[in-house]
Amino acid sequence: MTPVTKLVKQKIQDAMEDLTRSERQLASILMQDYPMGGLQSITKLAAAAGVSTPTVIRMARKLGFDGFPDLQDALREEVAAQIKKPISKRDAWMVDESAEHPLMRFAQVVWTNMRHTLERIDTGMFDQVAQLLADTTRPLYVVGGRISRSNADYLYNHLQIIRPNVTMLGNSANVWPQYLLDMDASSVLVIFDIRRYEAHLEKLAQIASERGVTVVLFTDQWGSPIGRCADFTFNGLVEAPSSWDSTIALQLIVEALIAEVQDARWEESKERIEELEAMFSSTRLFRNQG
Amino acid sequence: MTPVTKLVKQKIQDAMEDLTRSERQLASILMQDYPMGGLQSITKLAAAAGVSTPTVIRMARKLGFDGFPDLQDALREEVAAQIKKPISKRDAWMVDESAEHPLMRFAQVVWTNMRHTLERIDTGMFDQVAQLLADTTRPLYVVGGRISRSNADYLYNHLQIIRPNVTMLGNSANVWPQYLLDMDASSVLVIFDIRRYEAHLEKLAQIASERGVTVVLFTDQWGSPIGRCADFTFNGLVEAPSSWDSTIALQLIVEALIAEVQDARWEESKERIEELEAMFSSTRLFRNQG
DNA sequence: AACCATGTGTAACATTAATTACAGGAGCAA
DNA sequence: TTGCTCCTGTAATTAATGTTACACATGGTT
Repeated sequence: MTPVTKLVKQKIQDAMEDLTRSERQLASILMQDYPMGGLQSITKLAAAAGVSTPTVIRMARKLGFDGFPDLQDALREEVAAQIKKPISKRDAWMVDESAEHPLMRFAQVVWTNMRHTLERIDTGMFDQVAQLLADTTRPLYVVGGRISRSNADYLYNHLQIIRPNVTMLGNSANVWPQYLLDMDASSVLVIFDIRRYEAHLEKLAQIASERGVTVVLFTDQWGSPIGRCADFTFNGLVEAPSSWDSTIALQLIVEALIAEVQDARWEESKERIEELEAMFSSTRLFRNQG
Repeated sequence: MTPVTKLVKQKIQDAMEDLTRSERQLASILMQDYPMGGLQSITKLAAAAGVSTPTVIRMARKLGFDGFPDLQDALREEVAAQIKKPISKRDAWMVDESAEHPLMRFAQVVWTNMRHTLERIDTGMFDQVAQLLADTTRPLYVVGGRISRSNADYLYNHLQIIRPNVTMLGNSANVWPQYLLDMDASSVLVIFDIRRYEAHLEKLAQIASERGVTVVLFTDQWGSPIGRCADFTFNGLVEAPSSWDSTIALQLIVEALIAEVQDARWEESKERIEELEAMFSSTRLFRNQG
């Protein structure tokens, strides 16, 4: 989307000769902290430049704008483009196809979700949770909602191999109380709950929390109500060009966590995994690289 | 010049739990084209988010601002700071942290995996498979390996809601023969098999293929041996800075496929989903926007 | 020195934005 | 169902912004 019109900056420079003294003063301020200076109210801008508000308008008109708000719109667009530029550049590799194929459109959005999710994540908390999950003195329980249970399963699947004492809560809520009996202050409960949030899960989390269980929550950008009683919460952006949510951003965190936990317990888990491998008589078609 | 106050983005994120339905809708728009979306007039912003202007103000207050203009000032400062940064720094959103934090390193690799996976994918085949999965005259069977069964489960989980006639094969290979009896030339078998490839799965695929079943395979960049008897194969890059593989690239394809299938059968699946929703008495935190 | 032209700010005005008050409505509990 | 609470939008109100009209000032010209 190349700008049809010239940049405001350029317009100012081009028109500079035709500008009057106070207009130039204004222009100077405008250029000085470009472009944000121009996005204040006309009053503040005028005050900052030490000129009157009509001067601002007169200049805007000279530059070819309809009025001050019109100039501001142009500036806003510029800034938006400026800010988006690095991203769109990075995404350039798919731009050609993106218009054509839904898969690429989808990928585009997922990528944005990942970025924003990571920008927002608290790496300190990430480390804390990794440590928590690596602590084998703490029994681990994993549970997910109707849809998110697959993500829960993924985490369970790996952790259960890496360390002992990991339990996946059954799918039906009516068996959960049995698990709750076993949970205490040393336990950790990992919950996956994305919209639409499930009442059962919230209840589970509440009771567990009351029992002193450490609750780790994976949820979407809006946040499951469980967040209120969770000790750690990961928010992943899930909106996708689909009537379904995309859990990839969350999956990313999960995988990274698994990697961290594995690293932390490398010595202990190594033999555990080797034993397990031995049990499976899977054909070894590929070398273990790295 | 580190911001004394938290970023608006962050504030929104933190307060998300306390936000109401329409406030979240607004927040979503705000995040979506952040931060320029918030620099318009309150009227336009409200209109863009599909909420009323008072909602905007209420949220601004909840975030700790004095009013809407106060929020705007904060945004403006953020943008100004952002713009003043040298482009190179701004551009590399994760470079600063990537050296430090494993999560960012991990994300970096995953991103590369996604890119290469998409570059390599045959969009025509993608469409064909989407069509295949949307065809309800074809019974669908889904199965995965020890680890990849979570991915299989994810696909199953969604498809089973979207359309009838979807079956997830049990975890233990010894019950698979029973399913095989039901499969014929009209059936579709979706298999997830990433290293280390499992002999059971290969056997299953072979027999199914001989029975005329259409086999769709999700595997890694090296390719499961099942590829030889599969009709369609998706290869996703799975290497990660971890002793575990990352299935995110595959997950991306799966999610995109789900979106496509859902789209293709929107009319039919709509009421199916509505029925299902009705059964779950989950709290309605989000409106059904047309 | 008086005049004109141009530039500039003041002040009144119109318009739009921001805020408040209030009432209808959805969801939840008893 | 009834009553309650909490959202949420409509509409009225207030504040501000943007605009225009006009008068004063300045500087150059006759």
